[in-house]
Amino acid sequence: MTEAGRLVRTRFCPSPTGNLHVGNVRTALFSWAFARHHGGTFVFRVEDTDAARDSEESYAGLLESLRWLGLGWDEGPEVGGDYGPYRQSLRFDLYADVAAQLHESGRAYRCYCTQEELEERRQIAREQGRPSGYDGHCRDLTLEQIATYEAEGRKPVLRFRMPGTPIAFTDLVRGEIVFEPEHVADYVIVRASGHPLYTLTNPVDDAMMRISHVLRGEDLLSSTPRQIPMHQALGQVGIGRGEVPSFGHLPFVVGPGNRKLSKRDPGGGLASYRERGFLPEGLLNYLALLGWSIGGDREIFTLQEMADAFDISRVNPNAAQFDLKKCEAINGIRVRSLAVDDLARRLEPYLQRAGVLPAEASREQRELLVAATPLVQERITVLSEAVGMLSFLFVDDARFRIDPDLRATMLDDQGLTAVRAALDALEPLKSWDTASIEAALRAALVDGLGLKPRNAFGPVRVAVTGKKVSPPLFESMELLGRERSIHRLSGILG
RNA sequence: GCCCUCAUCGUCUAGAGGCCUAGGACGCCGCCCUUUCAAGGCGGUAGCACGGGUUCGAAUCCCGUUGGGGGCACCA
Repeated sequence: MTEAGRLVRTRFCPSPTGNLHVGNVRTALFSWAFARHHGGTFVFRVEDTDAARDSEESYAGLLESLRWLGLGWDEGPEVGGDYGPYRQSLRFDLYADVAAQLHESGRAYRCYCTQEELEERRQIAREQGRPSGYDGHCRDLTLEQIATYEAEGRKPVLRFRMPGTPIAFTDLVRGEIVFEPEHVADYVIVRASGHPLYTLTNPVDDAMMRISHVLRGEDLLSSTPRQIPMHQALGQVGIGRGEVPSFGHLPFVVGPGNRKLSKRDPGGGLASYRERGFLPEGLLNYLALLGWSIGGDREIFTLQEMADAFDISRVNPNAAQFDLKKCEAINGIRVRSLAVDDLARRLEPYLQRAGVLPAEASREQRELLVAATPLVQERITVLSEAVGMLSFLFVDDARFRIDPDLRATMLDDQGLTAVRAALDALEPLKSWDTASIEAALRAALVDGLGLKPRNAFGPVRVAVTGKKVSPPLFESMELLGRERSIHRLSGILG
């Protein structure tokens, strides 16, 4: 399928520095949705050219994160494809070749300026109100000048030669954008060490991988006028098809007060959302709302529905503030819409991590969890909240404890009276089910003792669940079972 | 400093010149339901940054101002 007459190929190309930023996740989502909408290909490429920052663990973590999110890629690591390898660290020879071709054809040149010289001239330019980019000092060095620099032992970088004409392009989300040549200077593509930079590797791979549409963060908007001539130059030396991709710059996802949301911030990285138990589809559903709208007054939709409706030209160009409360609300709605056994399955690892369930849950424990899941389903907004609500069901009776403060306030004389009456009413009960338990307790405590329901059931709740706030009491007692419930009640009375 | 960019309730958004007395959602407040907490239902709070144009008519188009963000690296 095509968009504007071309095969759609988008990519997501993070560097594997640990924890994925939520803004990056949103970028991945939009790139994925755009590709899916047009029946195109979603390429996943890892930009791990910075050995100092990249590690094998973060690479593995990155793949795992994307898998968890459910954003499937058509080409990339572990999947393969016609334009691999999809890790830049495996492509250094390629970049060296391309750099050599660019140099030999005069589209890039050696620059011998030292960083100190550059810095000094930058300062002066700034003070004079001139653009502070590279001044073109080494653009047209004579052989003699080169020889002199070499004799001085200077090691050159390779710099791309900008064409000197205005660069105009139509941004997919922002429309027409023009940069005048004096504001887009020649830039370094290979370090003096021979190490290729992002400025080279990114467009080279986009060209070689036939990327048609580049969707990325707005921080890269001002690097676009550098990359367009690069793509043209690459085409001229036979790299890729010589077609310049279309660019779309997505607005930032910012934190409270419009401050930049760093991936080290509590709410900035994907990991914290996983730990708290956001559903991938809940997080993604929320992120989709940041800068895009499916139309009507709809806010809840599946990934597939998003892909079907996605239109890049309808993306809002202004930055969006991440609102945790709303993210939680959306997640809560998604949690409630899950099938019970699906939710139970997703809850299990959280209960295990908290030590509420053993690493290998027994069949009985699993069944109990499935039975208890409806009780928490409409009470939790993230999965980890179920831990505190359900622990009373799974904890060994020998290890069941009630917080002393809670005990003191809720199980005073009046509370103990209610517990005693509850015990007396429940012991002779024939059938142990929610309705019978409720009927017996109401008769004994509300009608019998004349207590307000709130005062009647509170102490019983604390005695049985160890908590002031719990899933519904009668249902909880049914699940706990007669023996364990009675045991806890009588345990309180000493 | 120079360049680019953005601007609707506290927040995310709908809005494509008349459908706008600006709609929805989250949050917040109140009420209902109620065994706690939720969920659910009902109601309320709150916004087109400012100034000029264009037009019969502007949240919407144009210019400017102000404010925010990004870039100007041998990071990505």
